[in-house]
Amino acid sequence: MSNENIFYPHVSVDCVVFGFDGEKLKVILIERTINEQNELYNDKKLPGSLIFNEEDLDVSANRVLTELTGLKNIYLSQFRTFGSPDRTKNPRDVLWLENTTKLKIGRIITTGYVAMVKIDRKLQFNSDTTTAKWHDVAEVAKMSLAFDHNEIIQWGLKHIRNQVEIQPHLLFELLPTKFTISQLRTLYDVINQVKSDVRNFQKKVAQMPYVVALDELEKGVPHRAARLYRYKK
Amino acid sequence: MSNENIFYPHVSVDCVVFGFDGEKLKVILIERTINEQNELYNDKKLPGSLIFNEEDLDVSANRVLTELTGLKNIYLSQFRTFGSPDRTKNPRDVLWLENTTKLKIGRIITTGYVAMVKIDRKLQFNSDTTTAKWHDVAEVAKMSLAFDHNEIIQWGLKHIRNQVEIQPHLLFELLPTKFTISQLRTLYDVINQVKSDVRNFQKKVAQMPYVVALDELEKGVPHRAARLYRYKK
DNA sequence: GCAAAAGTGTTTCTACTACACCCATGG
DNA sequence: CCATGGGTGTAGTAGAAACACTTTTGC
Repeated sequence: MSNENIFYPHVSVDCVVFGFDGEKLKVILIERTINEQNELYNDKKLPGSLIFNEEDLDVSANRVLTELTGLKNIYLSQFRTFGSPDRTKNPRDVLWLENTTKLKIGRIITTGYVAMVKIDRKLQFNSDTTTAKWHDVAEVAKMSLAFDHNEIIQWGLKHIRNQVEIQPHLLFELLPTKFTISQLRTLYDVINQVKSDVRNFQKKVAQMPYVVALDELEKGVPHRAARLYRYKK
Repeated sequence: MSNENIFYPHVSVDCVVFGFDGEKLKVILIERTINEQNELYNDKKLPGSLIFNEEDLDVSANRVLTELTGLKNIYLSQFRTFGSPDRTKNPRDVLWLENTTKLKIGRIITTGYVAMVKIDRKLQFNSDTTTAKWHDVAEVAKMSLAFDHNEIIQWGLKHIRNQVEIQPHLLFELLPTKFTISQLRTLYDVINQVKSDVRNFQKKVAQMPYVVALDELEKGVPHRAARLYRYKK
């Protein structure tokens, strides 16, 4: 093995955090401002950062997510590592990296993590320069994000679609504690890219022992109020 | 962001190559010899190595697999990255790394790839010190491999189980060009950890347009010869 | 002729699909 | 009173599971 070919890349984690607003799938992005020849340029990126020495990847993902969004105790699941040498070749990204890290960055290999959280959780920031916000996943797909973050989000989506198929319980991570069957159905349809039949879906839910009906109805809707349910164990 | 915490780990790839001998699931391992205080110690590891500068992860996995096993043009699929700081803490592994790489190794983050190949492909080596051999996956689980390679294999197994469920066509990567339905069923059962009913399985295969019967029977078996089939597109 | 694996049909049960109308509420 | 979404049952179909005996071949 010839040593001159061995490289020491940087390693980072990126978190793709999904939410659901009752209608559409959302993802958390961080605002990024780049000073390019005294022109300020704004765009968005995933919450992510370089890992620390002696820090496990999973631990790093949790730390970074908390630092950049304020979210704590989130279950993050690793889905893929992105290692193309081209992913840090865009001059704008290189500039931003050098400004924020004060390091000479050659190459970054990043590991993607997904999380599914209730959208009503407050996003907080530990620095004034960081702003984390929810964005429509569909809108984001049309935007140009930092690095290869568009691609990372698509892989993340693919991952949660697979995960939800194996563990339907994960859907409830995205719903409020009390939810209607319509909300559950809309979420199910958005994730699986289908259009479920209302009656068949009711039957399906009725057979889920872990979805229990409450003696409580929606309030303030301009139509018949729907019954509320919650997820139990 | 404080720079003193930023680390430059090494990055490697490890390939979990599965095969099937008609009865059991197999995996390729490389013999490793460690000179510990003039005592030679032998154990086994996955084919894997550090990536090169400006080399994409996928490309690296292919290069490493060819270098260590002689296998070319294999479809490798990334499944997970292993980044625990403890994975390179075993003194025996550290010793081996320093002897073979001539580098001072602190930490290695490795990305796992799986492949499924026909077991009759010849394994060749580009150096006398490297020996790649097929091993029973079940036997390997009881052995103590280098680094966290036992764990990597388990994740790889999990990955191919998921993959095969989504794309049953992948099963044929593991079978010889001509195979019997028994072989296909045994493979199916090994991968999915089930025991299929013989008649139901025949029906299932009959409904697979991509499995075509040949006018040819097995030879040299001490019982009624089975019809041969092949996978078509 | 016997050991060993190949091959073959029917019935049952379950899960998914399609489909239309009345109900409750707010404005 | 009307617009909006909530809630309900039945019939048909397709796929999975259970189950036992006869056939072919080598030795």
